[in-house]
Amino acid sequence: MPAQSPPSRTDSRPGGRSARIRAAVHQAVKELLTEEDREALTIPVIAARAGVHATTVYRRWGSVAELLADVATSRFSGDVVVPDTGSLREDLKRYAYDLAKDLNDPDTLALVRAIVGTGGENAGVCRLERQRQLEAIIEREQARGNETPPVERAIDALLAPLYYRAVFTDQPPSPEWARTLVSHLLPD
Amino acid sequence: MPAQSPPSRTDSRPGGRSARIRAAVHQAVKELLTEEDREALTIPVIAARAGVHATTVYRRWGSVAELLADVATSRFSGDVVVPDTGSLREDLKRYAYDLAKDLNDPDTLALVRAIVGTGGENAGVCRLERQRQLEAIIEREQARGNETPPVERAIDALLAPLYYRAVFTDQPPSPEWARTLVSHLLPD
DNA sequence: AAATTAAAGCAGCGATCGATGCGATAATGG
DNA sequence: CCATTATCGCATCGATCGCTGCTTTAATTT
Repeated sequence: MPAQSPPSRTDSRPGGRSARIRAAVHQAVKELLTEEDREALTIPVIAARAGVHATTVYRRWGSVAELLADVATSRFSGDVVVPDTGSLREDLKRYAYDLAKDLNDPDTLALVRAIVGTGGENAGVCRLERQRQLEAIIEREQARGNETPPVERAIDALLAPLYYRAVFTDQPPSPEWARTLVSHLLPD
Repeated sequence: MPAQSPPSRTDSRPGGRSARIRAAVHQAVKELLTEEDREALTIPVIAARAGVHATTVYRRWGSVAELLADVATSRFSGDVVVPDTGSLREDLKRYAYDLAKDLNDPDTLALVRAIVGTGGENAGVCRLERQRQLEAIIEREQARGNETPPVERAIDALLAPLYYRAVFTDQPPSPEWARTLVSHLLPD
């Protein structure tokens, strides 16, 4: 089982010792992901970088994969601000723009790739929150009584190209380019 | 530097010793990728599975990342058959169908994820050949004097959703679904 | 404020990973 | 057919990874 995300109930307030260590370890992982190669991403190395003893990391997370999953969950579960301009087209453009900007951050990109590399379905956490955002935008438009493309099409037309470019090419998606994706999804 | 892909000039014919070892190691990697977790994918383990001594693997490939890149290159550089039915729509449907079928293979999927996990731009080899196929199909249609969507759009509309689903979700793209992507790309 | 409980530090242990020097073996060129 | 060269098998060596009792420190409870 993964780390108990709230470290028991003890010391879970921001600023507590456990929380401070957690933050330091997360930060260390993010740093190492962009610096060293993947081989060097090991528990002792992470612990040393975080100024924490390796034992602590082993006990709380157990493995690099679980630690990565935890980092990714924190990173991608930040209370995302869903744009709400009243216009579906404009909402989607801002959404695509923000997502592209996010995926252009080298730290984020490295994290996504590393998570994918751990194999399982862990990669889901990198996109689930974003997908929910997209669903929210579309469902809101539908609640206004307007026609919209199905969510699936929006995923294929927006989420997929953005993540595809970020992960598989060496030129991450520019925020400006991302906006053009919306034009292809929505009829003029 | 990475392994000298043609192992010198000695022994590079199919059936030679070097070629046999290379095949065995590649096979071992593919097997282990689907069985064990990523931590267990280490040179000694791979060598043991392949019935080869670890030294050989260290000398020829140097690291798991380079070995994975080599395996992926072989896997995705197989002489791919570009469909040529005379109809762009039908060509693209077959192309999408084949690609989806390919990405449904658990071995292939695991390999793609592992390659992405190695960080760099290695992930490119998983899609470059496929992208060239797609370009070929579209350029052939253009050579016939017909209008086509730009290659970029085709990538976003076909390649991206297929790879996105394969890598980030737990339900790989079905070949039948893949064909529907073409309908969204081409005007009816 | 003292007692209790939980988490982090610490030392040290097998296991094994990645690497190296040397001898054996198979594939080429004359 | 023999010599040369390159590649693989083998034994071995540090380095370090992942892990486990035990102690110490910090946080919660009464």
